[in-house]
Amino acid sequence: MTRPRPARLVRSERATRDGIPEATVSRLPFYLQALTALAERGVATVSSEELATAAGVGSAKLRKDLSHLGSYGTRGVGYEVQYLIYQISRELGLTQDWKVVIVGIGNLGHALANYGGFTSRGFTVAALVDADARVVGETVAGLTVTGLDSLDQTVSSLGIQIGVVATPGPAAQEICDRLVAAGVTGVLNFAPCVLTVPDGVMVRRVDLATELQILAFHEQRRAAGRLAGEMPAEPQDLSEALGAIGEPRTTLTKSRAEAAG
Amino acid sequence: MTRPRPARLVRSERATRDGIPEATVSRLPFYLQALTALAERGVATVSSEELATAAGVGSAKLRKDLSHLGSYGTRGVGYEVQYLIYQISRELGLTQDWKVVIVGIGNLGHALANYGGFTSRGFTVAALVDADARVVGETVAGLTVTGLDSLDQTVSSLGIQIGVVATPGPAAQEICDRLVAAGVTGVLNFAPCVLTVPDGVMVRRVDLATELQILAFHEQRRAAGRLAGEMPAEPQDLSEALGAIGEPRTTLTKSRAEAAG
DNA sequence: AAGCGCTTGTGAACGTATGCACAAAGTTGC
DNA sequence: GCAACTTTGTGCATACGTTCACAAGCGCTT
Ligand SMILES: NC(=O)c1ccc[n+]([C@@H]2O[C@H](COP(=O)([O-])OP(=O)(O)OC[C@H]3O[C@@H](n4cnc5c(N)ncnc54)[C@H](O)[C@@H]3O)[C@@H](O)[C@H]2O)c1
Ligand SMILES: NC(=O)c1ccc[n+]([C@@H]2O[C@H](COP(=O)([O-])OP(=O)(O)OC[C@H]3O[C@@H](n4cnc5c(N)ncnc54)[C@H](O)[C@@H]3O)[C@@H](O)[C@H]2O)c1
Repeated sequence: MTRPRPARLVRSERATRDGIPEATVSRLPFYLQALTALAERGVATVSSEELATAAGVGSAKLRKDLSHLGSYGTRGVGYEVQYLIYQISRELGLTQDWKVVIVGIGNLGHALANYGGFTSRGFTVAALVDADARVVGETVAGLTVTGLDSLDQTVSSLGIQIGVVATPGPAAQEICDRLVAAGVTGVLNFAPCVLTVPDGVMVRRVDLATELQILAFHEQRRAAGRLAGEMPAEPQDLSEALGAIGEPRTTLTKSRAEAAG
Repeated sequence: MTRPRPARLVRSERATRDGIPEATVSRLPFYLQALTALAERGVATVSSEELATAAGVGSAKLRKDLSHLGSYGTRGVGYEVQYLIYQISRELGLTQDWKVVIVGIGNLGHALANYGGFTSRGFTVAALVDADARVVGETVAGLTVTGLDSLDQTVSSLGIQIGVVATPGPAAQEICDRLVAAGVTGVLNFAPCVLTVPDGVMVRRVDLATELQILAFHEQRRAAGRLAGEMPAEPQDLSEALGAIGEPRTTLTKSRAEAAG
């Protein structure tokens, strides 16, 4: 009954219902945030052009992204802010509150626990866990940090679905395994390592050093371009290169210098 | 009619020298980190298969990525760990140390400043800046936090190239403008907002809420699939929906319920 | 030096994502 | 009620990214 659907045009493109492209999913949070900001300013409707600007994307991309959710929006007018907020929230699964456990209450864990941005966007930090006896018992953001022993118990009894790993790298995999065993199916990993999980569990990794390195790549490229306008692709030296980073060249069966000369 | 068409794909692929695909660049840090871990364990050579596993990607993808840097690696053997570390480091611009300023020494800023992972991977935190008089003067990770006034001075005199924005959202754009004016050409933004910068400056955004929301999307999809095996795409209700998230429906020129009925 | 087994590097096929451009569908004004 | 105007939704072309599969190349053994 409640069907705003135009009836014809049943499955013209990708199945609108199930198959939302991953690239689109990764942008929906940005749209949602831009829309929330607009809503707070009392804006009732917004065009794709305006919303796209606010979210930092092109308007065509925005429209195509939104078209995957359905035909919300009115031609000649734009999108109703509140309605679109609801639709995106629903698509992202934010109509329910997700419970999160943070493991590793060090520098980063403290910051995360104190961060208000989680709570206000559909997530509840339900538990804090750390291995260090000096940290256990401490109260952070209204929660008492519990010990590692309680992890499995806590996760399963509270029905926690998402785990945030903020421990040092070496401990991350073990923590992750225990989280998964206790019922977590989504993991946000801050440790600089790869986490292996069974099928059906998703890991997303956030690595600050990675981000900086990507920035550095572009910095360098820019600097190179600025210095030497149009260089004909120098074949990079390498003699002192290994010395600069690697160590004194242990088992180089075939030294690269050989190949170069 | 729009274009005469390039006739043939003449250049077999992208120019190997300059044009490294963005997707590849974003994975190089992972390879680098995996290689570093191997090096610390004393491994001298590694095959694409092993390295791919360690980095959490497929081996074909890894080989194609590396092939963009050049033909390092020996058929029948694999890649020399140290040599590859150097090549990737060089490509990422990590043979020089990049200077970083962190602006906004709150919860997150403190954690970032204390984080050892920056320093060990080619970056030097050269300055800490905050607007709050209670924070200014404090010593964090061996650096004294300075006031906002000193920002421009500090950035330009120290030759800082990268800025990390860890202030609340509303202040982020202004800080960013000042950083760019002072000479920063790369910005890592933790504030949940879009930063506008002139051409030639790159911004990367890290948003934890976004990451969690993407996790939530997949959680939800999984849950939906588990509950209802093969649902024929229910057309979502919406009557109480607006009430659940939006407010009492202010200026809905055309309520969706109307269109439905 | 010739053969064998192993692994790289890459062409080719496929799939996904982006951006353009415009018809369709709505609103506004008369 | 109709025409002019605005903005969405999407077909289409192109660009980008991933995966497969295998010939070329290398080291080791004989
Ligand atoms: N601080 C940052 O800004 C930052 C940035 C990027 C990544 N990281 C990564 O995040 C992780 C945490 O960083 P940090 O700066 O908070 O480190 P930290 O040393 O300050 O905190 C780590 C915490 O984890 C706890 N811990 C150790 N082993 C544990 C285990 N087995 N189970 C539970 N808890 C355990 C420790 O007791 C400590 O409280 C590290 O992997 C780091 O590389 C940190
Ligand atoms: N804490 C987290 O885990 C976390 C996670 C994701 C994103 N963020 C984002 O990072 C930012 C900082 O988060 P936080 O938790 O550290 O907040 P916070 O309030 O603890 O710290 C903000 C700091 O910025 C300073 N500041 C405010 N205005 C400033 C200005 N104009 N110039 C310089 N400094 C200024 C404040 O004095 C304060 O020290 C926020 O935008 C937040 O949304 C934080």
